[in-house]
Amino acid sequence: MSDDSEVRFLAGYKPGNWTPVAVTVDLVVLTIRGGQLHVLLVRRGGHPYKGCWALPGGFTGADEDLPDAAARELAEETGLRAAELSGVHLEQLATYGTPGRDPRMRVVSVAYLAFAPGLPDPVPGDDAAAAEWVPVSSLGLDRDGGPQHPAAGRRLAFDHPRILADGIERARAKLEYTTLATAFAGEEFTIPELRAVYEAVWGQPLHPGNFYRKVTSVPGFVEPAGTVTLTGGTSGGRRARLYRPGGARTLHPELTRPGRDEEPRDH
Amino acid sequence: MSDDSEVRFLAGYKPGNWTPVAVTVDLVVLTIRGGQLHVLLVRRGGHPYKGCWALPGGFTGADEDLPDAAARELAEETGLRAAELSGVHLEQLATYGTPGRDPRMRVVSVAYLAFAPGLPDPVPGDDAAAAEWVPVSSLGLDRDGGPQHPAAGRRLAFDHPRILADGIERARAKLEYTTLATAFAGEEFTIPELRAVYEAVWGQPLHPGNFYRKVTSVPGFVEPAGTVTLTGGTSGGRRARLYRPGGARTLHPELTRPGRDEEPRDH
DNA sequence: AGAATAGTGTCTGTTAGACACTATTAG
DNA sequence: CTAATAGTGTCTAACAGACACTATTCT
Repeated sequence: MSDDSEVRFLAGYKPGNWTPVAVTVDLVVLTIRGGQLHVLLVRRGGHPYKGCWALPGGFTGADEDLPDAAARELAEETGLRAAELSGVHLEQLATYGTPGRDPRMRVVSVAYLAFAPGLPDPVPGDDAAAAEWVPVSSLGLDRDGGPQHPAAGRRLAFDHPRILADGIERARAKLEYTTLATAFAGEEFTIPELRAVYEAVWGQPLHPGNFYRKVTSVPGFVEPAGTVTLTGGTSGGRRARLYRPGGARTLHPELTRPGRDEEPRDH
Repeated sequence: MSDDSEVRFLAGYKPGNWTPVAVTVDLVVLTIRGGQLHVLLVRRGGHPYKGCWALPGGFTGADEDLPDAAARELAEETGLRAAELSGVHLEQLATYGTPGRDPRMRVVSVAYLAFAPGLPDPVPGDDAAAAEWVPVSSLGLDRDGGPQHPAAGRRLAFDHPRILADGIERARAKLEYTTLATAFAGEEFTIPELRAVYEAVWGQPLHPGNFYRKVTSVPGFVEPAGTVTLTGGTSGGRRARLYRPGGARTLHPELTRPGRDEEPRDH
C-alpha cells in the first residue's frame, strides 16, 4: 500500500477537490450544584449572537486532535488544571454541520459531553463576556430532552439548544447502563449522594431503599470505603457509609429509569 | 441578538481565525447475506492507499448537510435509487479527526452507519476500482468489536478498522434496545428470519423458542401480517407466520445479548 | 415414516418495585 | 423525646433461560 507511486503522489499533492470548512468543538459540561443539574454557558462577547448565551467551544488547532481540543476548551473556560481535569469524564457526543448553522461560514462542530463533580465557578475565556453554571431546568427544555422551547428565558445561540438537548438525553441514558454517575460525585461518596445525582439528572425521585440495594448489589459499581460520614443529616438521621467507585464501567443489569415507557434512547 | 451591529459585522466578515480542513463522510454499510453479516467495502482506485480496501465515503459538498452527503455517497456506491434508500436506516456514528489520519491533509471524517435489507451487488463509484460485500468475519476484528488484527487478510486503509469496529459494536448494542433488526429484514419477515439477523450480528446462536416468545411479547416490536410462508424449510418443517415491523422504535424490556458479562457499550 | 423446522407449556432462579420495618443521629 | 435520614426484610409480579413438548411440512 505504500509504494513509490504513492510517495510521488503525496509529494505532489495539492488540495483541490474539497470544500473549505471550519471545524469547532462545542462542549456540554454538566455538573450538579445544590441538587440541581447545571450546564456551563458563556455569554458571547463578539458577533454573531453577541450577548447571547451559548455552549463554550472554539476552533480546533491546526494539528490538534479533537479530544485534545475539547479538553483545552474545557480548561480555558473553567480554569481547571490538568490534574483536576483528569477527574472529568469527556466523551464525543455528535457532530453538527448543517449549512447556515453559523452565519459567518460553513462550520462543522464536533460536540463533546463532559461530566464533572462540583467544579468551581468558571472563568470567562477570551471570547466570552461571562461564564456561568446555569440550572438546566431554567432553560425550558422539555422533559424528554426535546429542543428548547421558543419562549424560554435564556435563549441559546446557533443550534445549541439542540446540542444541549442531545447532551442531556445522552447523560440520562448513560446513567442507566454505565457507572458514570460516580463521575459526578467526588472520590468518596455516600449512596444517598449518588442517588441525588440520579435524581438530578433524571429529574425524578427514586425509592431510597430499593436504590441502595440495587447499587450495592450490581458488581463493580461501588465498593465500600469502610468509613462513615462524620455527621448525620442537618436535621437528624443516621450517618451514611462511604463508598468509592468500583472497577466496572457498565452496569449489569441496568438501572432503569422509572416512568418511561417509550422514550427514544440517544446515540 | 440580531441588531444593526451584527448585520454590519457579518457583511464585513472574512474568515481568518480557523484552520482549513476537509470534511468527509465515511459509511459503515451493513447487511446480511447468506446468514452472515457483511460490510460494503471499496477498493481504492487512487492514492493514497491505492489498491487497498476501504469504507466507502467522500468529501462533503459546499452546501450539503451531513446526512445528505452520507445518503448521496450511499446511493453512489450501491446504485440504489431514492425509493430503495428510504428503507435504509442511516445514523451518525462518530467523528474521526486525528491529525495525520489522512496523509494528504487534515481530514475530519463524520462516519455514518447504515443498516439495509438484502441490497444488490454494489456498483463502484468514480473513485473506486471495485466495490464488494465482504463478510465481517473475514476481516479479523476481535469478537468484542476491538480494532482489526494486524495480520488480518484484507487490511483497511486509513483508520477504517477502528471506524468499522465502532460501527459493528454500535449495531450490536442497538439490536438490544431498538427495533432496528427489522431494518435488516424486508417488509414482511418471519420470526426465524428475524432471529437469523440477531444471530448474524451478534455472532452467536439464540434459543428459538425463547426468542419467539420474547419478540412477540414486547409491545410494538412486530405485528402479525396474518399470513404464513408459502412453503416450509428446504428440508422439512412447518410454515412460519409472517410479521411486519411494529410501531415501536425502542424495546422495553430489552433483548439482552447472552454471554456478555462485562462489555463496554458503545456511544 | 423420519427428519427438520415452527411454535407452546411450564418450571426455576433472578430482579424491580412496593411497603413495612429497624438503626442511628440532630435538635 | 421526636423528626429525619440510613439501611434491611419481605412479599409479589414480571422476566430470562432451560427444557420438554406439540404442530406442521419436506423428502
